[in-house]
Amino acid sequence: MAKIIVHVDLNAFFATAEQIRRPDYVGKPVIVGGLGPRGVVSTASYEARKYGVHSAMPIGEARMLCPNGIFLPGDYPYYEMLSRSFFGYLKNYSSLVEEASIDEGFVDMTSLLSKTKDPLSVLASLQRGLLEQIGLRCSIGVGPTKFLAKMASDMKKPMGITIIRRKDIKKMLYPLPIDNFFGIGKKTAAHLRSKGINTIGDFASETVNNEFEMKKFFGKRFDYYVDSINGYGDDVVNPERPDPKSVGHSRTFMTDTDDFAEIKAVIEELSKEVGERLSKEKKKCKRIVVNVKDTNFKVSSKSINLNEPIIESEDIIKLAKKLFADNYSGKMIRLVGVTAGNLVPLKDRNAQMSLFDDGEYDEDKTQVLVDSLNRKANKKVVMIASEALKKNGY
DNA sequence: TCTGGGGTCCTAGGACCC
DNA sequence: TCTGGGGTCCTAGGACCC
Repeated sequence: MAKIIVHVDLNAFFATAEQIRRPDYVGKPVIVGGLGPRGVVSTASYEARKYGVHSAMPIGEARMLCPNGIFLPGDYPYYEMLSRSFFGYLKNYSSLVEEASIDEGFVDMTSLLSKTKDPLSVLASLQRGLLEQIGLRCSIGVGPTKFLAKMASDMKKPMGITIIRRKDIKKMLYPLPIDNFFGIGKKTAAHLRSKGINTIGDFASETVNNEFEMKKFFGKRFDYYVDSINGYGDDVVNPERPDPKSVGHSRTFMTDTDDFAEIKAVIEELSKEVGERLSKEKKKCKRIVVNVKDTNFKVSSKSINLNEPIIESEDIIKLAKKLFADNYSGKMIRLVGVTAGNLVPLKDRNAQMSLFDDGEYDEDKTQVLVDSLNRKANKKVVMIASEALKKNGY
């Protein structure tokens, strides 16, 4: 039996979030993004889109197109709070809710919708309720797999409801341009177009008629594409929020720079933020990566794996600075970034076990245990404090 | 008008080991 | 004399998504 997977995609989420707390912004062109000289648009309200403003557009261009727009810097803690309400709301319809990103989720509604005579009206009331209770608009897509649900929610925006059954694939997806295929981006689309593959239908027949070549070119991705296009892809909605695999921060300089001292100061700041993120996530890292983007937007990276996991900002700073200094060409750069990878749980195995193992008293182990308990206690206080701040702030 | 910042996953070559 | 085959780890780069 095919599942009924629902993809719920918030429309212009950040812009709508701003309109929720500022009713005087409703109906106006709201543009959320980086406001500096090198910022880009993160989200534009539908009013702003009428002027041609869209995501990833340089903010300067957006100002030209929409001089009367309301330009806002973005408030991620607030968006995250609204996002939590959104996912909480979805859980009214199924316990199987997967957070695909801050503004979209998959819901396995097989059990509810297969018993309903009129699934469309259930979805319409989900959509209406979200708007009435939280103020958020969404597009809803339904299909037997996550891929089809995702493609469906993309077809009618804002406030659309679209269903793609397996038997609808040819009719509904084949005519779409290849660029609309979720998982095929700009580069691959350009490559495919250069071979005369312009639509999803062209692509589907190519996977059959030219299987060998396609397999060679796409490698592992080929199977994902074939499954997706035939309606047999991933249909497992995972309600567990996955552990992060890396945490990183990067910064674009106001103007390109080759000032070694300036760059090192920024690396220090970024490293500190990474260290703070690690302790918030209760992780240590066994890998540090330093990224550099040059004036031509070419990105390069230097990284090192560590035998012993680290978490202290001081350690991250030292390694990041060294990675940069050892490889810096002296040329102007646009961006620098620091990322911690190969994350492992903060819990110290030895410290955890030392209370219960062979019973011998070991001063070192005991100290490690005490330290780890102290750290935990501190963290709890910090967490309680930040919750209280949040409550007062909003 | 001049291109952000946060991530995930995959590939490929070389090192190293058995 | 002249050069295996498999497996895993490390590193760099790239595509993609929101």
